[in-house]
Amino acid sequence: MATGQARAKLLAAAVDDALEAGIADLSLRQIAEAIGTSHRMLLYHFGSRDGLLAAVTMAVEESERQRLFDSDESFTNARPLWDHLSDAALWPQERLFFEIYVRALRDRNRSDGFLDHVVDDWLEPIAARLVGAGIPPDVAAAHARLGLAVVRGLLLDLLATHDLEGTTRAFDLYVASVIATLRRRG
Amino acid sequence: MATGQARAKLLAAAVDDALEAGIADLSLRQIAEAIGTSHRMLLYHFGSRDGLLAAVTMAVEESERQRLFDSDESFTNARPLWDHLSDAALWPQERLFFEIYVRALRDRNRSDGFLDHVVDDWLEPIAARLVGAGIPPDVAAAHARLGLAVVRGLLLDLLATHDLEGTTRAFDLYVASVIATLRRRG
DNA sequence: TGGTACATGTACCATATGGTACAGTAGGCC
DNA sequence: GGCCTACTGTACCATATGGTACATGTACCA
Repeated sequence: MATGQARAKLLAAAVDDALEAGIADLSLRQIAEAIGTSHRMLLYHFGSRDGLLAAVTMAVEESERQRLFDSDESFTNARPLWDHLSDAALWPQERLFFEIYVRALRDRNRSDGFLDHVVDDWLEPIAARLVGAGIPPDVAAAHARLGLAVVRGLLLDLLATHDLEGTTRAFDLYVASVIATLRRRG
Repeated sequence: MATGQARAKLLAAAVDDALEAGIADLSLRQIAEAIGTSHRMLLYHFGSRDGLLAAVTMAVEESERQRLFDSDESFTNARPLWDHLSDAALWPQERLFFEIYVRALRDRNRSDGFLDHVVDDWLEPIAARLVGAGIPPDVAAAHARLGLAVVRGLLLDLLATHDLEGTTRAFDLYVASVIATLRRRG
């Protein structure tokens, strides 16, 4: 398995293709054709089909983590965060994210700790921010967890129904009641 | 494609197997061996591999709908509903549900309206119940949508982290703040 | 008895699959 | 020049795949 820049290019192309076509259902040859290379090349650079899928998984996890840090300033206000995440331009990303998520649920070993990070990595910074705002740590932890679930649950809804209006109303309701409750206490 | 009781038995066995092993990643022969038949039989009864997966999808949707009606009385109190859904015995069901959900997101046509029901069918009865309790319809709709997202988001969390305690705390927080807000207004 | 409908087994087919063997090719470096 | 490393193309292999053809069994009804 190589590590050069040719590999990096292929990986980027593979992720890009996976956004549209998914990962699990395609053969090496189909993927190769879609991104303009040969299945031989994919095997050279990623060792095996599983190696490719693992690499794509890690890349998506990485970009997810990147999004986490990028959105640091948005955490202060929840609504802009939702407006950003619910944008249709991000749907392919989120679909792929859920696809990898569910795939990991089937076989924890195969996906190399994806599930260990997929929740916890998000909880900590959110909770830390809340603690910084004077919320007691245990309350903050529960709030972070609930907020993450609300966002992911509503994104699942949105991807299925495409009902941006309805899901946004539900999110606003969450902000109005839960976060208001939090402020009242904190 | 047959419709007899032999088919029904095979379908039940296939669903049962899918709970443990998933659907998409197995070949007809693997599924057949797992449930004690031949791939020839699966083709006879379900026409094709896609036919089998479609049948499994519909069966899961059906059982999901059944669960919806069964849980009618639980809706009055949210917490027992969560205790029921978060029980580890139901994890395989929920994993398979999310698997089919995500698979449907990839190809809406293939899954025969699954996505059209996966949210709406749940919103209506929940909202109706809230309206019956005196909540204005538009507020009730948003509350139903938020509640569904919370449950599904926390189930995703639970399936990944296995942290029943943490997710339950988050759910309790939701009940305490959102539903309290609702009562205050209603 | 024969027929008919559902069900099952055997054997096969064309094709696609992941993976390998091996022979290059291009470019930097000595 | 020769050497090495990174990369790519061709050709192949054993195997597994979804699907089909056809014969067989089995039960029930006439």
